[in-house]
Amino acid sequence: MGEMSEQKRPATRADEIRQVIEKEIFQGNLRPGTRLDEESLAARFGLSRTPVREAILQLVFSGLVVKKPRQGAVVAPLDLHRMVQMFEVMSEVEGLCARYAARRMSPDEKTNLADLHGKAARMCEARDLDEYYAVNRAFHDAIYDGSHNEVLQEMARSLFARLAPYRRYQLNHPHRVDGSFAEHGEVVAAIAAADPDRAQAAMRKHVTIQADIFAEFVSIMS
Amino acid sequence: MGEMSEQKRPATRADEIRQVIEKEIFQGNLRPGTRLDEESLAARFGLSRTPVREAILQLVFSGLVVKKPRQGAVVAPLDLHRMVQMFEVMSEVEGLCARYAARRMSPDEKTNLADLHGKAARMCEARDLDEYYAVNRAFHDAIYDGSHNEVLQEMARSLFARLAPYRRYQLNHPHRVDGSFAEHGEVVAAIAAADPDRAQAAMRKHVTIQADIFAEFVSIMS
DNA sequence: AAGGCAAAATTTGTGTGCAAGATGCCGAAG
DNA sequence: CTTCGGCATCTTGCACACAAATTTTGCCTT
Repeated sequence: MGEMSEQKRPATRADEIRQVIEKEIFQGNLRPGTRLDEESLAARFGLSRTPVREAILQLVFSGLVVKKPRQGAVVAPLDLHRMVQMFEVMSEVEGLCARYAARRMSPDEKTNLADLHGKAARMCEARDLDEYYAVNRAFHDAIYDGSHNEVLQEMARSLFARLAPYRRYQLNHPHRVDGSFAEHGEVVAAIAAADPDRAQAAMRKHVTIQADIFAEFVSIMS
Repeated sequence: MGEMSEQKRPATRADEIRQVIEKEIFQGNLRPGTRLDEESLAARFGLSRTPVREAILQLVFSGLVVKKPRQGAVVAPLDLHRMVQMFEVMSEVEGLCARYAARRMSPDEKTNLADLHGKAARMCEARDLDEYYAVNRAFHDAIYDGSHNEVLQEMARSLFARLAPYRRYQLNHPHRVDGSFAEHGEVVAAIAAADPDRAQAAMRKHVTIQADIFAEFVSIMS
């Protein structure tokens, strides 16, 4: 239930490679714009180009990588215009998850969510950004699960993944964790009270704030 | 603008094959559950297994095909539970498209939408189901475009594509076209009036009705 | 006759080679 | 000095071949 890693079965080599590259993109080891050369990746993993190629294709369809027909693949570069749109959709999708969660979460799920929020409180107080980031992901995951709609969950997780490489930046804002934690509290309260409208509004606001901070960040960068 | 075909660049053979298989799934030539044998497909297209394989991988990630690790690929079988969830999400996503469209559509786009609705009126009156279906798709596409959010558009189109094989069934309901047309009218009016709330509600209702009819259909089938 | 085990056959996953397309460089012409 | 065109090189796209795995079939045992 509180599962946040989805490495279910590296049944095939291509899936293995995909998961590794995915992880490296999330962690920032592979920056947006980095070229993904099939041959060097094949050499690195001790495999042939074929599974590497399939892994890259999967990443292309997940949106993390872009690939021009005969020109190779690169980690999806930061496109400000598109980022704004993704955050806009993300706020709606997460809002919907929270709305459904407020209606459908079981008592156990609600307790679990409250526990996660409690753990986040300790991380927030200890100013442990890395751990807070991890708990934050678990928190959002719990709400995705709480929607009890797998299709919506997949959408949310896909968006979360595609935004992950950039979301990290905002944590540099020193007081952001406090704000984030407080907003989470609103959502938890609304879900506990089984109030869909309030849950949706609170979550939308939470993500919108993140989007604003991100926009501010990129405006400084450019 | 009113473009509904997205065969932009058959740059690579794999993309060609994917588009063909996609089309066949939509048209019902390839029923859910049908096995997709790499070798026979390769023979049919006069190519090797490699591009066929890549095409299938793409279809897997688009959700139209499922594939168990060493067990081959089949056209995604009808999963009632999942279908219900997809319709639920579809109603929200289309509702959001309509909401944004009401706020963001240009005068030209609004006229185009009205024209499409007018064309649908003639098809509806003539009881030309096939043509109505085509115009219906163009209508929804126009609203997706009107949202002016490419990420949201992609989501909507992906869902529309995955539901297409089943959506066709509901048109058998003789009087459904009249209802569908009337609901479209509500949406057009709300968008013309630039009323986001009303547009969203009308579109949500429209899709929800489709979902109900679909649910009714499958309950009869089983 | 029925059930289980084993071996063969079919099918997918991976490795390798070759050809086509694209990028970059270098030279020549304006 | 700049710009355009042709060539070289590199990378991807596709074909083909081999290996691994799963399913099916047939035989043997109970």
